[in-house]
Amino acid sequence: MAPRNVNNGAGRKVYNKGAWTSEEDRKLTQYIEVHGAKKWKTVATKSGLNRCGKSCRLRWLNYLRPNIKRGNISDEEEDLIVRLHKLLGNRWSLIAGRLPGRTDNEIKNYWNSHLNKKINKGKTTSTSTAQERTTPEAAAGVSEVEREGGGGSRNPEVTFNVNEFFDFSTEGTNGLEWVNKFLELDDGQWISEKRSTLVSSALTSFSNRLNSTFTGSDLQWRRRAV
DNA sequence: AAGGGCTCCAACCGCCAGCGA
DNA sequence: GTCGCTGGCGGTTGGAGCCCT
Repeated sequence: MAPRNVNNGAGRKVYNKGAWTSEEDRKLTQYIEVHGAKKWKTVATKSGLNRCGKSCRLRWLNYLRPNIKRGNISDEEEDLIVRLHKLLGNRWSLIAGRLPGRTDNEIKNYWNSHLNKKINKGKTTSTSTAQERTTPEAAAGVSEVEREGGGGSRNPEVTFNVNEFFDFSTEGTNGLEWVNKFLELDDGQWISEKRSTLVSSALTSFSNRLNSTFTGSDLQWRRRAV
C-alpha cells in the first residue's frame, strides 16, 4: 500500500502516513547505518523521508533494526510473557526488554491476539497450560504487583517501588536476581516444575544481553519509578 | 464463487517524563 | 521556575488476508 499524504489543514508540514514502502525502508536504513539512530526528527528530515520522527523511530525499532526476531514465538517465550505479564501487567516495553529480539509492539499484539484469548478461555475451563494458570486479575490486565499495592509510575495510586523489587543496582549476576524474586512469588507444584525451564530461558535472554544489561525501556522505567 | 465476519499486526495517537534553553 | 521540544510508552485503529457459510 502506498503511503497516503495527510494534510492537517493548518498549513504545517504534511507527512506521509500509513504503510511504509520498501523504498522508504531502504532510505531510513541507509541513513541510520551512516548517522545512527538518534535525533529522530533529524533522521526524518535528513533522510529524505516525508515522515515524522516518531514514525521513523517506530519503523526502525519495530521492523528495521538488526536482530529483530519476527513471529514464531516459542513456548518458552510464551511462558515468560505470561509470567511477566502476570507480574508486571501491560508494561510491554519492559516485558519486551526481557525477550531479546522481540519488540513491545509484537508482544502487545501477541498478547492481545493469542494469550489474552487463551487465558480468558482458561478462566472457564480448567486446563493445565502455563498461561491458563494465571489469575483472573492477570487475565484482566491487573498484575500481581498492582494487586499488592504496587505498580508503575503510570498509575499514581500505586506505591510499588520498582527499584526495591528488582533492585537493578545490584544486578551483578547478569540480571538474574529479578528472575529468582519473580519465581519465588509463586507457590504450588507447577512453578517448581517450570522453574528450570524459566530460569534456562531467562539465562538465555540475559546472556544475550551481557553487553547491555538494561534496555532503554528498563532505564526509562527506573527513571519514572523513582 | 462470493461476501460477510474474523484475525492479526503495522502503524497511528495521545499522553507523559526528561531535558535543555 | 517554566516552557517547548523530543523520545518513549500503552492503547487503539484500520486494512489485508483468511475463514466460514
